[in-house]
Amino acid sequence: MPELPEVETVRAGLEQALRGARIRCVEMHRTSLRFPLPEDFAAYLEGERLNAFRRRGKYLLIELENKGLLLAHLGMSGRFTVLPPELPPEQGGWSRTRHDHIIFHMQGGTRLVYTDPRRFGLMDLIRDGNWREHRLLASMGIEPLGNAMNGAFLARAAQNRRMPLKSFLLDQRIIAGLGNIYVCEALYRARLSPRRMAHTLGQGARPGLRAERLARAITQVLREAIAAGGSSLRDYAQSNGELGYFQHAFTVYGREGEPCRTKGCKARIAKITQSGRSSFFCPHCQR
DNA sequence: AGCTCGACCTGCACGC
DNA sequence: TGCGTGCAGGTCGAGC
Repeated sequence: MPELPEVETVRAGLEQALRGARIRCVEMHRTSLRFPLPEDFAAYLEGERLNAFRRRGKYLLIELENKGLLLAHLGMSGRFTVLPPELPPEQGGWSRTRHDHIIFHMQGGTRLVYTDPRRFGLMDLIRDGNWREHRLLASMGIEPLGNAMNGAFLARAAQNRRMPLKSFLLDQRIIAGLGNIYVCEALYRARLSPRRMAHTLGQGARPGLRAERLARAITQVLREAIAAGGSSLRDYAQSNGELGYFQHAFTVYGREGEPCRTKGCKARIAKITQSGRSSFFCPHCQR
């Protein structure tokens, strides 16, 4: 269920559990996720050390010692689980079920399991380590928690876009990492309607004001979600099969018909469909 | 060039 | 209980 904060939580958890670990072998139960895996995927990785765990948007980049990078995206339903060295199932050990597609066996017996019921996730090898030119990464937009993120950037990026703000913010070529939930939450905080046309962001009596509000809202929402996700890292590291995903107390997402939480507002949260996805917002507070 | 929409998958909650 | 329907946190790429 990963948007940027969840992927960042996974990244930090993997780093804590597996940095420096060496792959002994890779057990494949699928040759294809969203895309076919490289034919030599398992063989290529065997013997490699995992040097570092990075993130770009919603992608995980796992740095190998000598052979470039392992790229992974969790899609809608992907997750990684770290398991301690094997115990027999009758002693509480783990046993594979049908959506556990890839098992990385580390030296020392720790295992990393990739599970993904819907198989919208992907993995690939970036053999030369030059991830910026990878076809899936080359046209990605800015990191929303990076230095480039501010009102001026948003206003400039939006100025010729004749599309709703919702679609604008979901476009990974502009900002990399936002998904349906955090876009809804950020727009609520910025008091901007998901239906507002993107190019109007910089209009009004004080140009830049709306864009500034939106930039701040995005940054805040993501930071808070990561901070809260971080607190579940212990569960993650215990690897009890639960990722300990951040269960955010969402302010608008999934709250159709419930009261708006803005003080003094009597309106109820509305749900509309925009480019095939649900948007939740307060029709009174968000303009 | 920019935008919308279908397609890719499985599981689950719901109504009949 | 069983079945059909719609929906789900993503995104690529065809087609307008």
